[in-house]
Amino acid sequence: MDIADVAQRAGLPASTLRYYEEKGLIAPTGRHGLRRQYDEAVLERLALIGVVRSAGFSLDEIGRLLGERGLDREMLTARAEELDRTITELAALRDSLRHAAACPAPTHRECPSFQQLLRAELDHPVRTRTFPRPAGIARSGERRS
Amino acid sequence: MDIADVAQRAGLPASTLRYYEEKGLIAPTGRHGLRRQYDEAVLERLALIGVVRSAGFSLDEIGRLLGERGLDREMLTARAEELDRTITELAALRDSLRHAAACPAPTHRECPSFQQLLRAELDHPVRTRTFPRPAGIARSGERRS
DNA sequence: GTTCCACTTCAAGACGACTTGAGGTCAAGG
DNA sequence: CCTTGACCTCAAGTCGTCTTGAAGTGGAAC
Repeated sequence: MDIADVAQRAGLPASTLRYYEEKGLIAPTGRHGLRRQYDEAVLERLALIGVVRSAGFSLDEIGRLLGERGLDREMLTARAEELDRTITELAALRDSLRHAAACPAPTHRECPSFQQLLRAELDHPVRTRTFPRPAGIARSGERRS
Repeated sequence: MDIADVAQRAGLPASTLRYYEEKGLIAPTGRHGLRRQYDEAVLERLALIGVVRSAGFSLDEIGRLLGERGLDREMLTARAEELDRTITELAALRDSLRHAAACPAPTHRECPSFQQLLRAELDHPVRTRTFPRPAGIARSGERRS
């Protein structure tokens, strides 16, 4: 397969595939002239990358995770535990947001449960984890007609 | 209070406070010469910002969220629902990671449940949400002796 | 054998949230 | 009055994940 085929089937722009190669995450089976050639296996690899990425691994970490000796199970376990903590935090946050949204007090200053949340934040700030948003997948350019 | 006092009490570097001001999220009560002066209220404001930030709002969104007319409850509700979806996804992911870590198959290719996960990713890639990691809070410079 | 155009490389740009550095200001203490 | 140094501003740099653009290459169709 040419890179455009992989791009289409994986739903990723070719530029991303080149970038992943540069980072050592994927590799073409060879070249046809200049052109990278791939077989089906790369699709599975990309799927795997997609999954662990959505679990919060950075590309560098994924490089280590998928190192020579197969999947690093320790990293997986560690990340699972991290996810557990994250999930707990997010659930609490979600409840607080709902409560704040429903609270009839005209300003958040008058809502006792929100007060408590703020006090907790004042005591030991979170700041250890951020959750950026989707960013809307601005896909464009470099497309096979 | 001088900015260094706020910084210390909020656990944020002064540069961040200036940046938040530039983004319209906080404001000093006035100036003493050049120096920004703050009262206690800014600490509560910063705590609020910290909370909603950890719930996934970007600084720009926080600007809108905390607009003139108080907290925007619609935004809060929408974000709570988003968090719900996120939590569900993360929980599934966590289970998959645990399973993959525990799976005795020598390579992930031979683990049926991981296979299924990959197939799902192949069919409809996630790619709609990423979860960057802590980044280690590289705090330094600009400190009161 | 010439043309076409999907591919190639490499450098630079984009975005969000800050940080860093150079050079300047000014209130307070000696 | 002079020095000190915490503060100030503004421009530029950083980090991760890509995207974009310019300029070049070469397989395949004609």
